[in-house]
Amino acid sequence: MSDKRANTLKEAIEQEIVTGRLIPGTRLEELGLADRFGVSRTPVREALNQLASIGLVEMRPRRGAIVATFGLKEIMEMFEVMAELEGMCGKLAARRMSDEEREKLAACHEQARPFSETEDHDGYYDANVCFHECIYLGARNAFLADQTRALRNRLAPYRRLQLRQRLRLPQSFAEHGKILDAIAHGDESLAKQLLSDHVTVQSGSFTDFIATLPSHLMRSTA
Amino acid sequence: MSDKRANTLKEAIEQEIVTGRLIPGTRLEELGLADRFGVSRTPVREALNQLASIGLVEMRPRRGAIVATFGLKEIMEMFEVMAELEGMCGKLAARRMSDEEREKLAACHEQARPFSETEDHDGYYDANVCFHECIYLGARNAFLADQTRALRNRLAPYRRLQLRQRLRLPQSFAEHGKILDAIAHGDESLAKQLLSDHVTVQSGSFTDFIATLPSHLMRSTA
DNA sequence: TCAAATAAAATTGTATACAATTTATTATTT
DNA sequence: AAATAATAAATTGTATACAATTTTATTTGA
Repeated sequence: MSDKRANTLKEAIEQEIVTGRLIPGTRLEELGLADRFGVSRTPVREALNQLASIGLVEMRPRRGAIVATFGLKEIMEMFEVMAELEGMCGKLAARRMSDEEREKLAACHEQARPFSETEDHDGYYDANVCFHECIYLGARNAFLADQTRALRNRLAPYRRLQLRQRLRLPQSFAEHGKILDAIAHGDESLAKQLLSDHVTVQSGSFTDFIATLPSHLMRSTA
Repeated sequence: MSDKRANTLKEAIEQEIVTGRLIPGTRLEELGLADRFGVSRTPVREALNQLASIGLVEMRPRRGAIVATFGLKEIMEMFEVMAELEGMCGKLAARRMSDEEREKLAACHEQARPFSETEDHDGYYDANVCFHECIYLGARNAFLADQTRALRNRLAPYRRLQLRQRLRLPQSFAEHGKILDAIAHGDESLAKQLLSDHVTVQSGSFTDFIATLPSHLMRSTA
């Protein structure tokens, strides 16, 4: 029996948020979750606290927890930081990756091709994660990887929408190709720029992306 | 009475860690803290959990919490990320700061001068915080500011040592002057570079800094 | 005397109980 | 009938109780 049901809970709830089964704004009632997972309120509260610290849920004093919602300004700020972090990963990866790691990255890229061509979103999602994880690994900075991943997860509920857009997959795949080249040639600044753009503008203008965000996922009050 | 004793506790303990009254590795016993603050274990556990998520304390399953300790590799990784974040703050500040904000920054800088000259470390510490907060504000990205501050606090137990070193104060002050100039002239890339160096190498080589770290503040097992 | 084994104490993880506060419902008034 | 006030229900925050595990102390053996 894995110790700490709180941790199990945390990961379960986190997964539901990241995958979109729990959308921003959803109320997270302690007793309800306790019942659903067959535990008492104590570990539930602990899990919610942890998720709050990561920024995935929002704890309102005496008013319960909800899946974190962000205002438009906040979302743009977070994307701005994520662009910098992903760019940094690219820069470091271009500088530090071993030959074997570069091959692994190229292999990941190739694995994504069929999913891109058939518009298999779920398949591409996994391959995409693999590609970026390769870069994190190659950057040789576990702390940076953790921070970047955390921010990715935090933005996941909003990023998922983009990936669903038509033509996004081939475009993403093409961008991956250029990133792969830059890293292969050890071009730090290009890798940084390409990765930064890749996660920010995400094929097309950032304004377009903003325009696609459904308002019910955001909060009106700043 | 401010609701949520857990939050009060969290901030109290956080302050003790950041200011160095609790050094890395110190055991944080739940019942002891509960007694000391006159509450039950429940809010203490909640506070510890929050601090763990920020990365200031480390929760070992069934073995209690300690003030977070990092290995050398981890510390270097964190500094590498902090340099990037502070650099980003500088870049954005150079681009976005208003004239009034630039004047405020210059004023902060001047306020630090006497503390620098008299080697008043405590006084300079506050002025230093003020200077950097000005930059965070000018970067117009509250999320970035939060992330950078959080990382600063996380590294505080290790950074404090540097500031204590002789000649560090005048050097830091001089660096602030150059940063101020770069921002005043709107030179984004220079501001970024200077701020990045300012927090990383911290006057002198990074290797020198590493060499000054007392081993008892770090953990041997990676 | 030192090491290993055993027993005792202390500490964490979880569940439950209760008080305080918020939310929902019902009753009342205009 | 709509808005407000009063009441009831539900939910959170904290304290306490208990079981499980770890740490410390003691005892036993070589």
